[in-house]
Amino acid sequence: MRKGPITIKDIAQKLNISVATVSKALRGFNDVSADTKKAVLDLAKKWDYHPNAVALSLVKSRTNNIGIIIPGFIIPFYASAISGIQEVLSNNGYNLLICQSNESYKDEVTNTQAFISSRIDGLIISMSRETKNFDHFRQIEKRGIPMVFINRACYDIETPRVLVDDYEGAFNATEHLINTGRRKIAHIAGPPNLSLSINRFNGYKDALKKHQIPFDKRLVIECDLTRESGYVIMDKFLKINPQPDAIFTVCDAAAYGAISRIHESTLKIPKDISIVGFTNEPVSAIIDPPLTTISQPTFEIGQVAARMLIDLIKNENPAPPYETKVLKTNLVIRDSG
Amino acid sequence: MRKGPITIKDIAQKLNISVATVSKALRGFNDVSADTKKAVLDLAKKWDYHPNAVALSLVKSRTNNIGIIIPGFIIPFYASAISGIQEVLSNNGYNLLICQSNESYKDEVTNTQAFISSRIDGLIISMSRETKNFDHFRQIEKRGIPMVFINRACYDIETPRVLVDDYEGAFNATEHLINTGRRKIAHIAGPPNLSLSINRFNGYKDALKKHQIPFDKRLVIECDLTRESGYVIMDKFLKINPQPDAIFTVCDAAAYGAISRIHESTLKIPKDISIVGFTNEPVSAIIDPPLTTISQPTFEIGQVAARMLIDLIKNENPAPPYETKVLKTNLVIRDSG
DNA sequence: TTGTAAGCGTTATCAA
DNA sequence: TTGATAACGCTTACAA
Repeated sequence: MRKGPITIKDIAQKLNISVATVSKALRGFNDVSADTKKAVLDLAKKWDYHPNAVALSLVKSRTNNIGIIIPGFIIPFYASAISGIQEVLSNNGYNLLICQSNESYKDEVTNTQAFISSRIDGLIISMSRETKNFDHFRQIEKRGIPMVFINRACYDIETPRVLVDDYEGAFNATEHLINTGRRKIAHIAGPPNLSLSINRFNGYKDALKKHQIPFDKRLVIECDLTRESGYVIMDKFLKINPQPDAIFTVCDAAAYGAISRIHESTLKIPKDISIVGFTNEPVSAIIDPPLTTISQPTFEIGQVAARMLIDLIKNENPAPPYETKVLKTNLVIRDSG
Repeated sequence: MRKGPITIKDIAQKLNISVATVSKALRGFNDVSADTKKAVLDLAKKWDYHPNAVALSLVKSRTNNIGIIIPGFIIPFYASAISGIQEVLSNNGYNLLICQSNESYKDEVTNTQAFISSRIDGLIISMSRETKNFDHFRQIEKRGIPMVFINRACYDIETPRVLVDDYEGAFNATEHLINTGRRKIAHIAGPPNLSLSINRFNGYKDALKKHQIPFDKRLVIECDLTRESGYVIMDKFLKINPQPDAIFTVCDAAAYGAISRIHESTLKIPKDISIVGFTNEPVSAIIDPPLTTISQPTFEIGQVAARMLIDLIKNENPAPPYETKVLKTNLVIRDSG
């Protein structure tokens, strides 16, 4: 009885030929006789031979594995982005080693180290919301492992990025609220170490400025991107006098939380208070009330990042400066504002 | 200049010792002098040495990679289950090779083949909704690769499974509708090749029987588990005369679609028609109206499956019969019925 | 305590 | 057209 999977050695032995010949036959080289080739192929099929990718990786110094680190699988943005990534990478013969950081810097570092040992051919990553130290990214960089950031990028290192126009999206969202007559517009902001938080905050501020609405810092509170924090912050906003008449949130999840809190108050959406989110998660259309939000091309972000990564891998010696792709957002008007 | 990553050979050369000694020093063996060990460790750290997991895999015939195949990342059930899987597997030193089948049998087979070549140590899988041929699972089985099914299991092969009590959940859901006075209860069923569809359908039927409500086959239509199909089927139900006064759906997504269709009619939920889903996705609480549904311990399902898989891997020669773990569901009553 | 060498499954170079 | 053989980076008897 055999111990492990069939190897070319097994086939060579059975056929009384050398492993070199088997290897060539299997890969369809033309310097092997038709008879030999047929014999090898038939036996390989009969024995359900599958080449050992591990051995191949060792020889080629290339694993065809791509590492992905995202904050969390349950965040719809990333579920969709990964789908886009896989579509492109699978079609190009890559496997995906995926892990989530759970928004933990420590986990992110651990994952990075594991990927380095795994000898991934490339990395697509979106930082955890608490990442402020970037040494682990520099490790990747020094090793020459191609790396693409999506959505939450690191600006301390020179690297390709795929983002959306956060500033413009936030500007449009805020201006939409202004155009519908709102004047006391609050902002549930994101963690300040993420550039998307800053950009969305700036878009919000500049829209106010353009329409000569004074900026009131009491109307901006940072959340941690969760529904729960949206709820808690909305509670604080309701205690301000006079209350805001509109909320722009850094993400849909925070908007859901804020809406829950408003439902518990006497205020009606959008009669008394409007709310606009960011991302356009699949469910934002069916919540109560359907959420006005900024849609992001999540699937496309994944596709674009994957294609950039493949280019980087194929192109030997990819050198900075790298490209930052900025995709467009789109205001989706529903009932909430 | 170096070409690839640092190897033990590089360290051995620099220190004028053998690779065997370096290897032992690195792994903290006690048959190496303190001085040598320190020198090796220091240099390894200085050079940011990371062992080549590929080479290790080849030697050990073990990759520490686990394959996961799920129907889709965007299905909240799987996002949560994967989180549970990763929690357990990461803590045990495994990496996750994840791919989605996109509900395609063909993709599922392709993924399986890729995993076989990758020499994964184990597989956790949930079948695509169109899988009716199980030869690819038999391939895995024959190779002795430990495999655990979650949620959508294959009953044609002897294998461990982690499921929820679909029958009981469906029974409780239906009985709840009966207890609230409903009598004309329709069922949006799942694809019949998935055992969960059959079990949930049987739970529905038996609840009717228990309460002497005649089964009407016009009130059962199969969906493909998407929101869209829920919408289309609800449309058909509305054309039946008299209309059903309640709907039990095989999954939350189908319920969302049905609700959208009802919103477009003159019927009010739950006054005119009740609806109960299955899974308790995170958003089911915040849609309009909040959905009564059967909650599944999705994260726990992942954890349990991962632990079973590890047991299988550790335990040489795991032999059938394998365990099928059935977790409990829970009726979550909200406003929809 | 250290080193030599075989082996893991494959590819690739060079001879035969 | 085929076959030895070194190499990929590491572990592990076994020898020194």
